Amino acid sequence: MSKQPAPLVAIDLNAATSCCAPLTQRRVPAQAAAALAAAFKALGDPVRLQLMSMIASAEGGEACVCDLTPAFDLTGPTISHHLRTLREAGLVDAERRGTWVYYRARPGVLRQLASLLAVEPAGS
Amino acid sequence: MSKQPAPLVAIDLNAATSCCAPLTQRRVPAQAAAALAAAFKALGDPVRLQLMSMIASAEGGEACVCDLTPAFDLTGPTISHHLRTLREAGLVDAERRGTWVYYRARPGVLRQLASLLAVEPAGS
DNA sequence: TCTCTGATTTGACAGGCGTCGAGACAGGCT
DNA sequence: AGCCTGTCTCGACGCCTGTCAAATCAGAGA
Repeated sequence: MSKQPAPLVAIDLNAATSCCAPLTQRRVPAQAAAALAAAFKALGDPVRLQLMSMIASAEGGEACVCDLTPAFDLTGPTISHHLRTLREAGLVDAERRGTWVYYRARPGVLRQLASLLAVEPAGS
Repeated sequence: MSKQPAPLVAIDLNAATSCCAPLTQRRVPAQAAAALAAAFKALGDPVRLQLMSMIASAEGGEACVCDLTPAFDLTGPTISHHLRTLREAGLVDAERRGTWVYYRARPGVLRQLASLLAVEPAGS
């Protein structure tokens, strides 16, 4: 990237501050819904979901693009495009070290999404 | 619906049986990723996320379309389309009672998605 | 039976998205 | 400098998707 290693588009997940209330307990406000839906949308593709999983479960918590790309029957630009989508959704961070670029998961957002989907085991 | 009250398309979430392993722990297999991504995709729209939340948090665990529709600046057919998407993703169930149709959340799928996104609080 | 209301389906349109090839950029090596 | 490898950007191509208006279906009631 020619600008910064930070997320290109700052998804306003702060607008979703009250997000941690589970779906099943309180109606999600429109503004929070927009931010949260963007994150779910990023996960709503099989390739991106696998990429996210490979990055998050990688040793050291980070994965090199050079390891990610050969795991799919897709071209480099396509993988790069999906990684950018994940980055713009705030789900991962990218860092260039020498020749290679490493991606790392952002656990905070994952936690927000998980708690949003939380279902209390029993009734009410 | 003119067929059954059951989900129109049987999303193979059983292929995601091993899904409950968090993203951060094990790489999601391609087959499971396809099923799970379909569910995330359904949540990846602000309107559907709000619908899902309104249904899941409704009193009695169900919501009438007649209560859902006026909450948005959208036409009836559009809301109906989004509800169908949620239904086909296995996230909600629909039941007609007299004139009105009621939607109800399926907690099982929500739980699967939540556990997939779970992040262990500390390191390993 | 006829009509009315609620909900869905159908058909159509614009915009978004996944994919690729070609080209550009970044860094390391000789 | 020049080249090579890894990664990203750009432009283009279909397909998918969100939206609406119009038509249709499902029940309830007169």
